Amino acid sequence: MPDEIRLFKALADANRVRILKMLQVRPLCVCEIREILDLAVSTVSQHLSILRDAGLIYDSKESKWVNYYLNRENPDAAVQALFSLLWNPDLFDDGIYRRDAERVHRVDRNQLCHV
Amino acid sequence: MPDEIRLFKALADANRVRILKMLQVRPLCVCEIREILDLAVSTVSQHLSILRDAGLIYDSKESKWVNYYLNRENPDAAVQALFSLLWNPDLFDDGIYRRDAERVHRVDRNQLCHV
DNA sequence: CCTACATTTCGGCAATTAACGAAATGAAAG
DNA sequence: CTTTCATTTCGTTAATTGCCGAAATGTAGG
Repeated sequence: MPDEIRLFKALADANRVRILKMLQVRPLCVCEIREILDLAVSTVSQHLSILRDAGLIYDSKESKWVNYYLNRENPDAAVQALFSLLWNPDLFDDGIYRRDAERVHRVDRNQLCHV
Repeated sequence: MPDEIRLFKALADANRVRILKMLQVRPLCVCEIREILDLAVSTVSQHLSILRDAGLIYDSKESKWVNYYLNRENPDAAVQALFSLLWNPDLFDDGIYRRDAERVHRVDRNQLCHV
């Protein structure tokens, strides 16, 4: 599959776009994302691997947790173009993204996890 | 479904992106697109309705044929952003799009249709 | 009117996808 | 070395999607 199509497929899901917008606020671990999206942890992990394969995010282990980061330094032109589209203030102006961003500020992995 | 997600879904298919790149060359009728993509005419019609619902193209009848046009004047910010992404010369640099563009120049609806 | 014919709609089939819970993984801490 | 626990992988299910051929649609020309 062409890279550009893989990228569009990665963004063609509302939960995955929400994840990217949340990671714009700060890096998050799986259980923090799970809490905000209210999905099964295995489902979130699957979404994250699709975003990783598309080159949009990367992960890095930190003690118990796996932190996920936006791959802002990815030199791929298509990834850069889609990032600037995602951060365009005229787009993705839905209340859901603002609500998610607020919750990102509040969530605390030490209280969430060990479910 | 949010408009932006609908747009990403519309672009998350290789044949639909090929259609948009072909329409960049000139307006086309369904049977011309069918010839180049080598799909059933009903399948092409379905792809076109998805692109139309996303606001990326529009159609207009001309005698026997229905011509499809890029909706270049669509004021929607997301549509405009995706168009400039599609026309970015660093992206969609695959040979398939060049080959399609050449075929668009050659196809003649008067010879193709009446199948 | 009636016919011709490009296109759309419909019904069905195979493949893909998003979701879940359960089991496996693997690393840190005791 | 064993336990703990966040995460990933696996197996399954329901819903969606891409594709086709056949039937319906609708319009232009006779």
